[in-house]
Amino acid sequence: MNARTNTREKILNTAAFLFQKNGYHATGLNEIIKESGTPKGSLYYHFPNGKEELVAATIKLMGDKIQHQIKEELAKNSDPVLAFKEFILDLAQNFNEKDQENCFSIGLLALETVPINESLRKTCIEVYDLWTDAYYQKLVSSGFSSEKARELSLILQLIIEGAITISLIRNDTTMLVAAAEKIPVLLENK
Amino acid sequence: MNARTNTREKILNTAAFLFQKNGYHATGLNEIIKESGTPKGSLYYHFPNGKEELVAATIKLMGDKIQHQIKEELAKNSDPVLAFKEFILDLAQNFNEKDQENCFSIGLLALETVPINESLRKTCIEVYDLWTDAYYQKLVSSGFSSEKARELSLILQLIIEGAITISLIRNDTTMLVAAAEKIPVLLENK
DNA sequence: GTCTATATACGGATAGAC
DNA sequence: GTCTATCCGTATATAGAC
Repeated sequence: MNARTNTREKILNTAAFLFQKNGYHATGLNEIIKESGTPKGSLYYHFPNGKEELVAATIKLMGDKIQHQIKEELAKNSDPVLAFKEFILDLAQNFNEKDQENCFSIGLLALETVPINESLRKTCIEVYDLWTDAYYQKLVSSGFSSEKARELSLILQLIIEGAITISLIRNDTTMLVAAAEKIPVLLENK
Repeated sequence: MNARTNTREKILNTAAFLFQKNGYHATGLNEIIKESGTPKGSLYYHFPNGKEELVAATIKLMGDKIQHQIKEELAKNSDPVLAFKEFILDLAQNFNEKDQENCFSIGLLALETVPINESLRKTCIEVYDLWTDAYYQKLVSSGFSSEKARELSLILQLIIEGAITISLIRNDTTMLVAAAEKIPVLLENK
């Protein structure tokens, strides 16, 4: 790993953490360079188009990372009901550990970027599709029909998004737990 | 209606529109005074604590207004399944009419204010509780047990929040329609 | 109560030395 | 590739006339 990669990664990781925590507008480039210990010149060397290019890269990074974690978590149980239930309860558990790892939502970033940049909006949609696809594949491989799996993956997406959003606002995991307990009812017809 | 009320209301309505559309950080006070046609001095006369006081007032205003609309919409059908289904489909319809009235979410504002101000976070929670309570009352008056109604009102809250969030990001109403179609399954046991 | 002019700080971005 | 100094615009907030 050369110096180039190192600096770029450092900027990217710091940016991902700050953007997901405080949002796009509330996170200044000055904060990112201060926190990551990299000078502003390096940031503009690696991301010539500045803040928008940086946030697009972090959204993609978080999207891939989270998709990987989703697949990993869902693979732990062959039974889909159990798999999704445990997955959501796992989100709830992660929620209490306030470290860099609990970035399971790009909701704030996505809502902020919708009104300012069409290309960023598209990037966010691609990320959501990535996650929905992971749900879809788990459902299909568990015996759900393609049609049913498509419909349910959307429902799972919106329930998880809603539960995380409200959990963040309330700063408790009640909603995530409530969502987990509704999984059996939602998946009852294959 | 005296001049005082008039100016204050004008600022408040403009602020509510811009805040809900673009978010807290992306909305400048200069934009609000320009759009509303009121000078900056008046804004600081009516809201001495500036932007934070203004956004708190708009969140409360939107919260009350939306609660009123929720109750009105749910009252149209005595059958709870039909009532909630129609309510969500109505949200979907409103969604396409891009006017000041389609402010049915404070999600962006809430997520943005969580990391900056504890008191604003509390205000947002009160608003969500207001809405959840409207769902709860409809369920109870439809024959659901108090316990069941409490649980279901949370689920309805998170489904609606999730569906609106993703609809905003995708700029289509697929998720709202999908949510509406899941209402019968969710409410099947009283 | 209303309005304008201004203070002050910080934002993103750039130039150019090394 | 790395780093510093600096530009310029805009942000919130305030002072003080009317």
